Amino acid sequence: MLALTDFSSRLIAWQRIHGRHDLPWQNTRDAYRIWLSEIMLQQTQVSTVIPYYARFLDRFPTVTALADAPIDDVMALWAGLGYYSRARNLHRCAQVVAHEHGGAFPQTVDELAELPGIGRSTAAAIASFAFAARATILDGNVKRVLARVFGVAGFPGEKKVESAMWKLAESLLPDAANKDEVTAYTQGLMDLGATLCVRGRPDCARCPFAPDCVANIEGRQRELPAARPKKAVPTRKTWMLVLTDGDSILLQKRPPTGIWGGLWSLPEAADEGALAEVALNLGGAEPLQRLAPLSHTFTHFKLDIEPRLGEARGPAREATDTETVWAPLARIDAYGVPAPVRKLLDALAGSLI
DNA sequence: TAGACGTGGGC
DNA sequence: TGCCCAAGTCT
Repeated sequence: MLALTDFSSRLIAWQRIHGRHDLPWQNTRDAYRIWLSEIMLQQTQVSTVIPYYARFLDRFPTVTALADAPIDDVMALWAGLGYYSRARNLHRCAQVVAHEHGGAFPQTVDELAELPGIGRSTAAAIASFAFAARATILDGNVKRVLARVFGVAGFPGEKKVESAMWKLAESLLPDAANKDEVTAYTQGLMDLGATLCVRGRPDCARCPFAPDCVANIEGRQRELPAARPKKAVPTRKTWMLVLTDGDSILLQKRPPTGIWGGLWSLPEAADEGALAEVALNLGGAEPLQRLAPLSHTFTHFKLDIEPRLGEARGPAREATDTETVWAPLARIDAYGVPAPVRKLLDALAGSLI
């Protein structure tokens, strides 16, 4: 077994030379910037986050600016990044910080973890980066590193395995570390997992833990960490209505919870006939025109979409209880629209011009 | 507590 | 192509 007292010092030394030091959210102690990056980086890769992060900071330079913004603006800026409860919680968190904490983030892990959208690992990341707190993260990178270096068996998503990893991660924290050491340690955990100890083909030759790593010594890099148990992915099918009025299309606000919660999307129905009825009620003329079907795969199900194109010919027959808006196709980016719907509308805009 | 919750990249 | 998963949290 690797000498535990050596883990943190070796990691810190490695991070200082070989780690990442120029990501957009590094080289600052600004809790707002660190928090924003950590929320965006939840289950999302660095390269995907970078442009979103830049746009958010540009539009919302401070937590107060974000708190004061309409939720629809936040959703529009978040659109395409996925996991939209993060955007709703981001906005709520900004309001709590602005109005209940005087605009300053609390500095302890426990207080941070009480805020919306901040769990145990994100709280530790913010506390260590912004306030040099001695707290461990446990994200996908750390789980992979720990599973390999220490030979931790079992799927890390399982409660029992995850609990063991939290304990292990806690035990590895450097003690009496100064601010820069805390930052280098936490960043080092992420950097090692993201740049060397990657899932596919880990670069063990450059790893500071190679001589002690269980996976490396036993040639079990592919087996650790244990894979998620396979599960069948169910398929759902939906019919979507692209109702046009000149250069505008009709969007409806989705309910705040569930898939694409709080985004603007197309009216939907469970079959062809039901969609025709939806179109009629919204003032659409018959018949509807078939568009190319598309398929979108989520983490837990596959969605087959049958889009239908219709033209508005009259006023809506009845008021819907769903918030509705006519959005100019050229201004669609002002609305938070799900990625596959956005692709559909972009293609349509191209063909209509 | 296991399932819901997005999207795009890597292989 | 299709499978796996990424700086997780919430319920």
